[in-house]
Amino acid sequence: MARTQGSHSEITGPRIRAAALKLFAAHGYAAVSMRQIAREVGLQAGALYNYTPDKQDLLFSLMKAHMDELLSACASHVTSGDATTRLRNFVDFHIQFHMGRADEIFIAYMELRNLSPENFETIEALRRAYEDTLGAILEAGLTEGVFDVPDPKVTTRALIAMLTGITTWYRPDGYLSPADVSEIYWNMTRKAVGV
Amino acid sequence: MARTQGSHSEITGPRIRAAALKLFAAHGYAAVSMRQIAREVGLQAGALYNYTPDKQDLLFSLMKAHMDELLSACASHVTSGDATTRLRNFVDFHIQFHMGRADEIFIAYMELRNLSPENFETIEALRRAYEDTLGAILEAGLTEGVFDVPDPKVTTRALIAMLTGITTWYRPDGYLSPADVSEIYWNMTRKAVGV
DNA sequence: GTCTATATCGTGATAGAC
DNA sequence: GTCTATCACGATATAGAC
Repeated sequence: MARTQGSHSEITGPRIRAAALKLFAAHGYAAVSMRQIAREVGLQAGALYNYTPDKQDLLFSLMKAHMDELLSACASHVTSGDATTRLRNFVDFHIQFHMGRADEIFIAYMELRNLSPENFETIEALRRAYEDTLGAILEAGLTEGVFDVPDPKVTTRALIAMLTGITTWYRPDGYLSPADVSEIYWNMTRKAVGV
Repeated sequence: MARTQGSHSEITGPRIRAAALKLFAAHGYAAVSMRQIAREVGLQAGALYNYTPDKQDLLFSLMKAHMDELLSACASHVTSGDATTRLRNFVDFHIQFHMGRADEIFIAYMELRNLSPENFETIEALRRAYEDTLGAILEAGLTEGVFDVPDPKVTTRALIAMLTGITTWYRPDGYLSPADVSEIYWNMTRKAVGV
């Protein structure tokens, strides 16, 4: 029954990823060393390479996992209904998803330039796909004649920037509940698109 | 008439700052070496230390200069009038100012975590002062009874995030003129605050 | 004011013992 | 799977010649 000493592969991998996520978000990818990550997990630096081919891949796999989760969660929360309903669902989803993932969001937006060109293209395509989800809702609202939006592409980017901004100030112990925040941002969004 | 060989103090300082700005924005503070900056200017690394005590101070002075310029330019563009007029002026100013300074903005938002604690406090105070400029306009509009804004603090942050978002996509050679962009964002802002 | 040379240290990654 | 030891390199910053 005794395990081989130091053999913890099932939990060491996730712990390394969690440590990298936390440190990258706090200090930036370039400023964090493999030795720091190893120390956080309680390993020597060399042992990390049993779990990742290199530092770049560690960053990429964190961002890729985040984007995949974002897109699949969005698809299941923002499904059917008229444009106004789907817009409301998108806003609620975006805020709820981003509130609990400050580190992931920070990395997804700040570390794009530290990805290799191929990795950047992969992540950027996923980011565009997410943007297009909102873009399609705005286009649908225009077709239905219920939105007043002069430029759907610009509006999409403006709304996403506004909504994502919560990550820079929202704290769970503040005076606003998640529902309060959702309500405020939904009202701004609703009015901005002319509903 | 002949200058001492290699003596260019009046122009070398600004060139170093310009090179650092460009490189920090492109690759991030932590990822840029003093050697890279020196090479960009055509110097050896050691010569940089005639102009800055260290790398940290180079970053800080760039951010400080940017924030000082932002605040003084804002103060001179957004002066008097009713709340709606001042809001319009703020939006126009913010967009115009941010459009031409992609590198500065990028650094101001991305490199806060690479500042020493004291330097961070200085920059953060200036950022709050800028935020308060918009906050005061929203409060004034509430007092005048012309804005419909449930939470001025949250609305301030939401609007600034939305407006600052232009730096991530606007390109001068795109299909929109600066005036077009201002118009779109002003309309969204105006409607969002209920004017 | 800029250069060359250097001190000191930390980096990512690998090899081989256990 | 983790360790120790190490390689090859690049980092910031300084010293002293010119």
